[in-house]
Amino acid sequence: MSKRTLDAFFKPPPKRTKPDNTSTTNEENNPSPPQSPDNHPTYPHSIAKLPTHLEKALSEAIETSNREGKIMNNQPDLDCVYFQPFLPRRTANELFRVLRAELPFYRVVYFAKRGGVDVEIKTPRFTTVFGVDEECFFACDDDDAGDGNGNVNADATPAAADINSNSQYRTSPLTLRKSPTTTTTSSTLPKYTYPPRPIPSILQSLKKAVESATKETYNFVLVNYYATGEDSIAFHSDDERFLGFQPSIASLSLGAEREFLLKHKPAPATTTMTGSADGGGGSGGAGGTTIKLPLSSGDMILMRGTTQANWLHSIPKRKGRGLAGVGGRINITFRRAVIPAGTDNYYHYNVGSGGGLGVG
DNA sequence: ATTCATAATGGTG
DNA sequence: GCACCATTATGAA
Repeated sequence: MSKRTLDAFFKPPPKRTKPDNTSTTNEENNPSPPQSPDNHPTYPHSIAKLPTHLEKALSEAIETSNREGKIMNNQPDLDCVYFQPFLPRRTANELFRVLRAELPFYRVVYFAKRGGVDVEIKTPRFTTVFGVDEECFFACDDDDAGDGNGNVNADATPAAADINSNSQYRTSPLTLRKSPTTTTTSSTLPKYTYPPRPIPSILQSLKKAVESATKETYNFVLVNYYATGEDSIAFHSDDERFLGFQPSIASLSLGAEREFLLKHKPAPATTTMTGSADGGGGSGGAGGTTIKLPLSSGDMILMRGTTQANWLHSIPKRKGRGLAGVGGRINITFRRAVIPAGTDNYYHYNVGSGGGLGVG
């Protein structure tokens, strides 16, 4: 519970409001004209826009990139699409460097008692998250205002309201609004424990590209940063209630190649071996095949349908050889949260109590 | 009850 | 020995 975020773990190149082209990502002849960065009261610092040459490379890539993807449904309950690649390697690598430098990552740290003593546990990855659940949107979001269909119109003017009577939301051009489509009668915003953060433009363009390729819409962007081979994530499913029924989740890899493991959930530990209705889990369990995907920079995998309900996935630790070890990898997941509980959960476990949030 | 991280174990190549 | 893998246990939320 005493999770906290530690900016101290994060030692990126300096972030600044002013454009700085002395840093890594300048391999083009024409320096991009500086654009004003994104600012928001919920951001700990400003977030630069995508350099125009990258933005261009990205949109070009979208035209010509692998939009088909390989459908993986040859195992029980598995329904994935593997875009290999989704972005060209060079674009993906450059994107990695930009995001690594610009996004406010956190390493969640908490204490657990072991042998009577508090032991500090550092979650083995950095995370950050942006977005709001379906019940709200940020007024200036490019396409979140509608639902991708632009069906916000003058007649369905959403009621403006302060979030939790917090004045910081009034001062921002990106004001949180209640979705017109929400069934709730109340005109007030949901009570969020953690202030939702609008998706910065640097990720908006990416989101659009992913939405177009996967034919889904998303309202959350979760970013994981695996700094070294020591960073990892244990087997789990993204099957939270607030993602709704059979959620589609797209996951884009940038940077170092890491293996992505998929295995069927083990059969429930029943004391009485009364078979389940379909027996479909039979090929799962300990004996089931573990699918191994070497995700490299620019690859994307879409998990949909029955996948989350029945499969686990993980990024295991990797030793890596050589002095450099395993390099850094960024994983961007796009998903859709349906209810405010999802918003609170994501900010709770991926940002925490707001260490360094630039409030006021 | 389930989930997630860590550590220990024993096996494989 | 090393890297990796599967399994088990522990602790906590």
